[in-house]
Amino acid sequence: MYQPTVTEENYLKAIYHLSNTGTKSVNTSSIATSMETTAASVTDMLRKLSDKEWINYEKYKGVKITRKGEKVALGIIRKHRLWEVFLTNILEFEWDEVHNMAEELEHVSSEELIKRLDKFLGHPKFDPHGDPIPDQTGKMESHDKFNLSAGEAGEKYIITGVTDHSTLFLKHLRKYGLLPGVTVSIAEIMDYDKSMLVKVSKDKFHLSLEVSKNILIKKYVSSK
Amino acid sequence: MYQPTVTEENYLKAIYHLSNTGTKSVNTSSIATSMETTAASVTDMLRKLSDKEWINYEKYKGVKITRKGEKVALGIIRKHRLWEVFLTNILEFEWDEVHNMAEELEHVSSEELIKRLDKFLGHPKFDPHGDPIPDQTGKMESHDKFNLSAGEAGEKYIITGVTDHSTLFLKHLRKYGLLPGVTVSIAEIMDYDKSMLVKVSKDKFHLSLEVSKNILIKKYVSSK
DNA sequence: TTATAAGTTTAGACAAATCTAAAAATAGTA
DNA sequence: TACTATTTTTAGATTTGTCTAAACTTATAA
Ligand SMILES: [Mn+2]
Ligand SMILES: [Mn+2]
Ligand SMILES: [Mn+2]
Ligand SMILES: [Mn+2]
Repeated sequence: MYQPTVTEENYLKAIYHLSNTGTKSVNTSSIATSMETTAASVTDMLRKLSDKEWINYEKYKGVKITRKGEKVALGIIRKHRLWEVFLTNILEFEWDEVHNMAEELEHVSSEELIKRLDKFLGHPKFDPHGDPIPDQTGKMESHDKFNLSAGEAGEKYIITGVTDHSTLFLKHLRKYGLLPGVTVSIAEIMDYDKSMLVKVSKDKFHLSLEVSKNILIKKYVSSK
Repeated sequence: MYQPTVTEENYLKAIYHLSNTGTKSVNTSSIATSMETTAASVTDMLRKLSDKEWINYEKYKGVKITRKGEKVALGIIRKHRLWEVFLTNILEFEWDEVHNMAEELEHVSSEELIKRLDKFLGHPKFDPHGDPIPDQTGKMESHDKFNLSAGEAGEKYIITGVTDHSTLFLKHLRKYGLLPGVTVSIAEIMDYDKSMLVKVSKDKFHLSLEVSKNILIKKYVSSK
């Protein structure tokens, strides 16, 4: 119907993420924080997004994204994550370097371009941070992830992603080789501070709860 | 010094192209035509570009791009042409399909991205239309091109580019296989309308003056 | 249940980029 | 040279996205 502006695309993406992939309703101030702007600006924009039927908005009641809005948001997220795959896999950037470039590339509008990029990359299902890539219809894989901090001593896990996407955290994990796909065994969990001793290939080292809380894992299974 | 906006980048690129790669001075109305806007809007923008020292501007006297402005323009042109190479060589788009996508991609700001893209593509010297790609310092190759319409009967030439970049023209040439790098022999030039009979690999066909005027060539030499 | 705090919206303003209409400058030509 | 025609600039508005400060609504807790 309407062609969203870059700003509108960014608002819709933020609302979608804040609403826990479209489910919860979101309040003005959390959008303001995430967009690094003022509540007044957000209110202005919410009225516009509502006029275009991308969100349901009632004064003082918060917003819920509509199907239409969700479609826009998922399109942007698809582009963002595909470009991140391109930047890491093809141009050999590190996983902590790609986000800001993808923030620009995600607004390049051609659908045909993203279709061919997807094909060229081999139709990847996940981005470098382990986040699922929606297909053209908005569907994406969602394997049951949980936090490494909830893992048990003696068990073996595979890293599937992170909950903290900051450069600082990603760089920190890279130093330890803690990337999606890597196998981690928990050797010991300290009672005192819930820090853990883990084994990654041949290395053994300590992870604080602060770190383990932000790593997503799944159970290790030999096949697949 | 200043960070140009996307609009400022587009104005500088247009001024650079209109000034015949920085040499001639350019008037307001030609910029307006090329930017598909009004002379009034151009005047407004010229004042801004002048304030930022990207052009020398005096009321009613036309503009000349400065060294600084030329550097900005060449940076954008470099990005545009590298993305066009990416789109044709890697994503397998046709040469008549890539321009509009490159118009968006050229404004993605990361210098490191373009550096790595350049490397990934093998440091190409020309884009799909035969236009030279500036290096990081703004230097580019410029082989002595002339129009096919100035070629002689019985001579053999190599296509190096086009002067008309419209989709319609590029599509037309693609139908005949007339792309940069292709060898063309002029069999006969008609006195009446200056149309020419040409041989391209095994095919022989007629080209109107309208077409031959817009094809750039260089003399054929067996080596190199 | 009422006061206060927290969150949200409105009012009014601003910068960037654009437009139309009118005024001013320059160019072309008799 | 003097009169038009063309080009360019100015004046005044508009749209988008933003801001601060003030007003208003809702939540919290004494
Ligand atoms: Mn990202
Ligand atoms: Mn990511
Ligand atoms: Mn182009
Ligand atoms: Mn080109």
